Amino acid sequence: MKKYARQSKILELINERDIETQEDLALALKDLGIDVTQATISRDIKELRLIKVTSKTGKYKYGTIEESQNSISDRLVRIFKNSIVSIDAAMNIVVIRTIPGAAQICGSAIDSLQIAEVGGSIAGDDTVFVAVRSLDAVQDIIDNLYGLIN
Amino acid sequence: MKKYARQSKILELINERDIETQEDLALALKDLGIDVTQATISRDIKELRLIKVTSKTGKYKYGTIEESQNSISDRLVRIFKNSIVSIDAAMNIVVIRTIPGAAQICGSAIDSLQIAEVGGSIAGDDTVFVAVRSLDAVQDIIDNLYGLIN
DNA sequence: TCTATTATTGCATATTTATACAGATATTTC
DNA sequence: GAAATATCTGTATAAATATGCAATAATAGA
Repeated sequence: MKKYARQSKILELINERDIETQEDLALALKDLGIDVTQATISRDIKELRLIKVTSKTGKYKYGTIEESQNSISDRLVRIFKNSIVSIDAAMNIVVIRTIPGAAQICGSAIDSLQIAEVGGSIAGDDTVFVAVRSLDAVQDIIDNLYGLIN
Repeated sequence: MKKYARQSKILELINERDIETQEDLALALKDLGIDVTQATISRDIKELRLIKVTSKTGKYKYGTIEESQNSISDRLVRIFKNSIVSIDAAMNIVVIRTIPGAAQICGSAIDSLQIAEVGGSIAGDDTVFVAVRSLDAVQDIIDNLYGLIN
């Protein structure tokens, strides 16, 4: 039973270098004396729950969910960058205008930031209201959001 | 420019139901009045960094890295289940025997558990030594590991 | 040990996904 | 506004991945 030894090697390989395809992985394994087909690797990848992620170069590569963690905020930033039209305030409400249809996702992005001073948010189609706990914190939060964009 | 509204919808869709393929996603979007081809969705998925994960039913589905977080420990458990042969102790060292070649991965799995009483671990080919800070904690840790397996 | 059951894998291929290219839209610059 | 530049998308297809099936190997039970 050498399946698990192989899967262990697979994990090592994808950690130490960029593996773009299952075919590549098969070749790398062959170098280590492990000879299997792409089909088997497809099954291994399913079992190991490996995922295809974009590497720094924009290419796809295989990785684990763990190591992809840090790219989460990346995604939020991208969402903001791409959809926020303006950020403003009315008393303790931060008003964010987005391109049409993107308010919901911006809202949940803000929620996921878990900012202490944010009480909650509500999103329509192209507008998000963010309720801030104190007037003092409003400008900070706005600065923060702008910071993400730039 | 409705790309981001569409991407926002995509995120909603994959959160509320299991979407198995990009083709499926295209159909679901069409129901919402958004008409795009699989090619565009492939690009959206790359931009949103969505991943293909196995759903409860064993099928593939699209998801976000965030929501897949909880499946991490899952993977570790699977690794243990699949590769641990025995767990024993010698003084303050927990000795784990694994199937050949799997010790490295078991070692890093244990490291990733971040157990306070574990000082560190070292792995050969089929054996892992886990250094425990106190004799008192040894049995706890062993129980813990067995707990994972059963 | 022999047989039955289950797990693993390759082969062939269907299915799914990514992308080169070109045309269409939008954005910026002058 | 026109030209230049960049962004977005569909088409067609190449590339990559998943899987039904059959063969083989491992495991369990009598």
